[in-house]
Amino acid sequence: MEGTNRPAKARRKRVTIVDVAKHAGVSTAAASKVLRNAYGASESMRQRVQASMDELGYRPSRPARGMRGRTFTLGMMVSDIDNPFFSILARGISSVIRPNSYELMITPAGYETGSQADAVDALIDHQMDGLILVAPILSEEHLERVAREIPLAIVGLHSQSPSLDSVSADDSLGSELVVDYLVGLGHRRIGFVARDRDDPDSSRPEMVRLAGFLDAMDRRHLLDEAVVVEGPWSQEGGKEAVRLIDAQDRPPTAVFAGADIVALGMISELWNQGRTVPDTYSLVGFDNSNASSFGPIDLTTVDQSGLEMGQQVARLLLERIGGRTSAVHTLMHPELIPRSTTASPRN
Amino acid sequence: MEGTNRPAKARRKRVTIVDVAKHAGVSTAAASKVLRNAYGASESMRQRVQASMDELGYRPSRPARGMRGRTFTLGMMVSDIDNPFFSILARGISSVIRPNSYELMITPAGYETGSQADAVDALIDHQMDGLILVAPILSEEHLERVAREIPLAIVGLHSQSPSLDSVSADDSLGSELVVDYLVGLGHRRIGFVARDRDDPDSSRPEMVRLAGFLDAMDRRHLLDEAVVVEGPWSQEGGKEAVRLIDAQDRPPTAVFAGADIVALGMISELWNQGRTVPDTYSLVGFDNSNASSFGPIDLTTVDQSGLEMGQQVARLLLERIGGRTSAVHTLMHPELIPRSTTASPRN
DNA sequence: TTGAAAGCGCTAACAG
DNA sequence: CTGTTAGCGCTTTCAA
Repeated sequence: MEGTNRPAKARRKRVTIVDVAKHAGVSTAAASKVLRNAYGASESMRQRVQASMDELGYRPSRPARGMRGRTFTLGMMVSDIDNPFFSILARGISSVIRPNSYELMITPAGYETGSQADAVDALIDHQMDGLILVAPILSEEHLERVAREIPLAIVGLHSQSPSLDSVSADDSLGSELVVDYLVGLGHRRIGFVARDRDDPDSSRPEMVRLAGFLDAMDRRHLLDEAVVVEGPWSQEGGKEAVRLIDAQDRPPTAVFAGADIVALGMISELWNQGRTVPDTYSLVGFDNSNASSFGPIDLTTVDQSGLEMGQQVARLLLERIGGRTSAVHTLMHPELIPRSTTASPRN
Repeated sequence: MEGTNRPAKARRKRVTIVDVAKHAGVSTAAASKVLRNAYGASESMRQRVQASMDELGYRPSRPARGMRGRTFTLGMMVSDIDNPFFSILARGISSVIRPNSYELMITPAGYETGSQADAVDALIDHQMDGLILVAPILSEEHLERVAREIPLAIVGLHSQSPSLDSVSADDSLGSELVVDYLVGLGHRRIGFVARDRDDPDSSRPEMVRLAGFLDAMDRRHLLDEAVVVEGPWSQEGGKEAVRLIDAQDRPPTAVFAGADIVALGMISELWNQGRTVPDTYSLVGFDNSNASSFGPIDLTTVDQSGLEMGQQVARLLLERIGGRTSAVHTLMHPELIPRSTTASPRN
């Protein structure tokens, strides 16, 4: 069989660095130097080799480069590609790395620790030059271990680790902005939808937002007026939150949903019951997702600029690949976007 | 500098196939055979090597594999990761390839022919074993050229090419379902929002939907009642469509928007004007996107099962990598999802 | 400044 | 059934 049949498809042999070197009449080592803009090549040689590369349409093989040096490719792990925020993030990252001739490879890793760990391993196996993990569900310890193997930057976790870089929104400040705004409107009794009050991992944005909310309420001597309910951060969770808020003895006049998706679920549920916002209570989200200002939906929310966060994390990772060993942890300033789901309380 | 400093980070040396072979007391060739489940290894050796791999935590280097054989990685090109349909597609693909120990790498390529071509090149440079392109904005000719270099499957284009596989919804049937449904409701004058009536590329779903619409109307002797307006397939385009429909001498009693995004833009615009659907006219979308049934939005639309399409395209690509050289073009049956934006005409 | 040559981790002949 | 060996395309010493 093997001997008689041709391969399924006779693919054109690729142009290699050897072809380029031959064409330019230099050694492969020289061609390699030109390719990498490395030190030790005369201007004339540089030009000659460059010309050959262009003429032959040479494109270096990433795997081959990866075996000795860099692949010039960064890996990005996200839980699920279906998230508008990730998309904007990716755009920000690309805008920074493309000019440095880096590529971005994205892998969706699901919402479980196990599948995320596998995805990270796969990225490492592909010899990525560096990794960006978006809101990873991995322990600090696991992240440290990964950082020992490969330059690492994370987005959306308030890390203090000395071995990796991080970029996240100042969620605490975000919560404070919301409380300020609602109190300014005249609200005193304010609800918060927490994802998990007792999550041991205090670095997760969910927890920082909750802590920030409680702090802000405390600072205004309104801690007694803080109504915290618990539900998953999903549309479903929003529906549940509506029920939990309704079940309160003294329901709040405003609710800070913790995330847009929750607020949207709440709006949806309220609508189904023939109730509207802000007539039922004022409602605030967090994320400024696309859906938060679409058609009849016009949700007051907090914006964390995904574009800037993407650009920043890309810069950090490139620096780290470049040799920086100290850690940089950046907090980006969020901004309150007042829209029509908030108003002064009725009574 | 170079000589005195250690590398930025001393990364642990990876376990290689040589280590495994040494540990198991066999040759690297034998270890490789076990790794690849290749023919010619006794059961006892297989077990011994497998045990060593597990014990040492061996993970093969993809680049190294890619240099000689396969990388066991498929590349997926999408225009923008922020598209719910792509996400579902990716899930479908993963569910099929994971059990075959393949990985998926996604790269966002933008909406321009140039940037998409670059992205495809990058994927090829990474030695992917095969490529899945989602609704590529590339000429038939370009696709043929790519297919000559690498196993190729595309989603969302009605291709007839002999050198690549394709999966798409039967958009023509989808349009027919919509016309049937609307006519059944009593509508005769029906509008359609086309993306570009004169696009020369008749394989694009936009064109197939338009042609299918006109065919279906013709078959019912209603061609004179077909009102085709033109606008980009975006929310903005939806707003424009509302104006164009309003400008008609005899406005239609129902509008088939061609895509959910357009229908949603129309709903949004109508709402802003204080008008509602289906009171103004019945409205139908296409895609059954998440947003089509969210909160107060409850759009009649056509569903193309992204999950099944993903599974199918993955199967096709694996087959092709496996050696199939004939082309397979699959049309998936779409389904009409009646919701509350459609009703019988008033007059 | 340039080139020769070794080797990255793996697979694929080919011998034994 | 098993092992030896020669590369894949690139980078990197190390000499010239």
